[in-house]
Amino acid sequence: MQFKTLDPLLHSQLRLAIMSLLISVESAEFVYIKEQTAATAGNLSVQLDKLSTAGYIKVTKAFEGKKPKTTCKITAKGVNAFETYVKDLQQYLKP
Amino acid sequence: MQFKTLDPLLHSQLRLAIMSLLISVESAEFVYIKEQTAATAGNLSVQLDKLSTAGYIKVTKAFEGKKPKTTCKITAKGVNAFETYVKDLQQYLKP
DNA sequence: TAAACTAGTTTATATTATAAACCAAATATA
DNA sequence: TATATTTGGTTTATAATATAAACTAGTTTA
Repeated sequence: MQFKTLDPLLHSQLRLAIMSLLISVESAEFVYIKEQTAATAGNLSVQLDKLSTAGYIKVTKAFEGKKPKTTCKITAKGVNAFETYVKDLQQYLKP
Repeated sequence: MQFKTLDPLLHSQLRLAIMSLLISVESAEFVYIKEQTAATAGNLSVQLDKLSTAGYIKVTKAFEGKKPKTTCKITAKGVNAFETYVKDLQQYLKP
């Protein structure tokens, strides 16, 4: 087969957008990611969980004053997975 | 939102592989696509139908001697959709 | 003539994505 | 000061999707 299997965790529009955001910043908050991706809170929550479970991102829950604040940060594993995904995908894009 | 919606018809590994193949050849037969993509016949049949219904490819059924022969060819609409998809996707890949 | 192969299609199932419904606390409003 | 609304999420139900298994129809081979 000439086509490599694409990491199914990354081959999802919302999760890819999340990773795309996180790869270029130190960290990002739930609310910011929600705004940037235009995702619903529920959907975002689920997808962050999946990325977190896979070890692609680290999610930290804290309080800012009295408000909860969820911060996300890409991990080394996540950076790696993202780069591999992009490389694998190139095969499909320029035949 | 900074992220464009990716054409869901193309944001699927198998269908993207099919389109990637078809964009660089005049036409291709069912069996050849099946080999190149390592898809099962059933899955391939379903995905070709979807691409065909969307007008992204044209599927022609004929006989070669006594054997059925299904030939697929990308359409102008398909080429366009593929190019748009690739362009939209770039946004996610190089942040 | 029966078994196995070719070239598919149809259908059932598993997976995934997504939004709707929900929750707890804080803040605004009447 | 009740009560409504907003904020920042999570949980759960449902819709959509991908995929393989089962099937069909005809052909070749043993």
